[in-house]
Amino acid sequence: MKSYHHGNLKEELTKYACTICERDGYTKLSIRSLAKESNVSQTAPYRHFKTKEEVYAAVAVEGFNKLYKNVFVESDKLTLKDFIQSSKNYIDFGLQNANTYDLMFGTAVGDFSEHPELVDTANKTFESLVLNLSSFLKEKDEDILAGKSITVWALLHGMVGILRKQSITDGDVYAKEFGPMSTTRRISSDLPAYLERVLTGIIES
Amino acid sequence: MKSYHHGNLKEELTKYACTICERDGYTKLSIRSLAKESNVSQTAPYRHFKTKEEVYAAVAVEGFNKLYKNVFVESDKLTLKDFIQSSKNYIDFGLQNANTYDLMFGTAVGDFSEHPELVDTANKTFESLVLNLSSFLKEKDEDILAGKSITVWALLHGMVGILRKQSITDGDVYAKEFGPMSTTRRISSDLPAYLERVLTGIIES
DNA sequence: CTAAAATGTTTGCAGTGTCAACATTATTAA
DNA sequence: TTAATAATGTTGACACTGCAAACATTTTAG
Repeated sequence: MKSYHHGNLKEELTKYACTICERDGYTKLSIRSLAKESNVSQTAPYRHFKTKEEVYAAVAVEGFNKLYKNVFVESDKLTLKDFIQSSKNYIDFGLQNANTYDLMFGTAVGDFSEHPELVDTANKTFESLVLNLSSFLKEKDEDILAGKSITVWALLHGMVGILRKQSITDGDVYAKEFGPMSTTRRISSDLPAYLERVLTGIIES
Repeated sequence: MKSYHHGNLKEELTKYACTICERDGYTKLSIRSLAKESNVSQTAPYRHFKTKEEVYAAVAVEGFNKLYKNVFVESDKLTLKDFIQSSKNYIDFGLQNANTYDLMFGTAVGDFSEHPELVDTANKTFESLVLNLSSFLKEKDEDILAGKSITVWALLHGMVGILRKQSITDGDVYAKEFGPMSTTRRISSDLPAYLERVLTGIIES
């Protein structure tokens, strides 16, 4: 006794798309499998997403929202420890949601400006990073603040990439020269210490 | 009067794969279009690549080789200027070869260790970064050197991501607060100056 | 109450990755 | 040199894909 109209198909499609994209990688997502999962005809999703890229964009939006929640600290007096924790949360998110992170920062969604909601949530996420740094730093010059935020973000974003592809920095040479545990592995085994050292360096420059 | 055997099909397929991946993005690449371009049957590529992912890996290898050439400075006495230039070359590569860069650092090629040649070229690229820094720094402790190299690389890798998605940092808020030219845009308009400031900070920490 | 908009279905096209069976050529061992 | 084997290419097929057009049902607005 199911009705002709689903009710909240878009939400359900998005939810499942997020699951698949993260679990199997976004290249494995198919509109048809999405439809099947919601017990709906093959082309029903096209009433809610013009193209597959729009589905990707929707998944990226969810990703940014989740990242935002992981990163933003609701306080106007952050301690250094808070800031380091927030930074670590960023990296952890990138590592634990590798495929989604790819969707957010890779080329799968070509031009954000075609997806206004995506621009908004992405902006919000970056803003939270600036706010965190701002309340911690008490920096007055907003341009300097923005500059430092960008550098901090670059560092975090970059560390996600590097930690994800440890094999690149764990080549034979280094394994031999630096003993059984590579530098990268040592960094990731005590990320807070590394972040504190490097980030304070950036902040105080 | 064409012969049954092509001669150097693998090379030709790889070459064309690189072109397509960079021009249209790797999701647009199809084995069949590859075959057609080389005037060969649809499944001929499978004699040279077990799966499509192996094609991706081959493209990534070419990418790392190109990046290596752009980044490595053949000198054992690098000046700061050399180092900055090399760093800028890294970022330029990432921006001008966005789709290929995605293939190299995204999740399209899941596990590098299944593609030995990819591990090798990627290692070589990172090594060149360490060598650059080493000859510039005259740092003796190899672990410290490796740590700084990782931080430098993270910064460069991160800047590629940020500059590629300027819309994230160029939100309305910032455009208004900081005048007509966003901080990100100002950074990218004089990248060497920015890199010199930030990288020396990292190096001297 | 009726016209229009929103949402869902069916059908169909051109394209895809990959496999199995077979054909041709190049290479190697006897 | 010749015969066996490996390398490389082709054909055909299967199940799957994104997406468009035409049509059906339901909800909503005037």
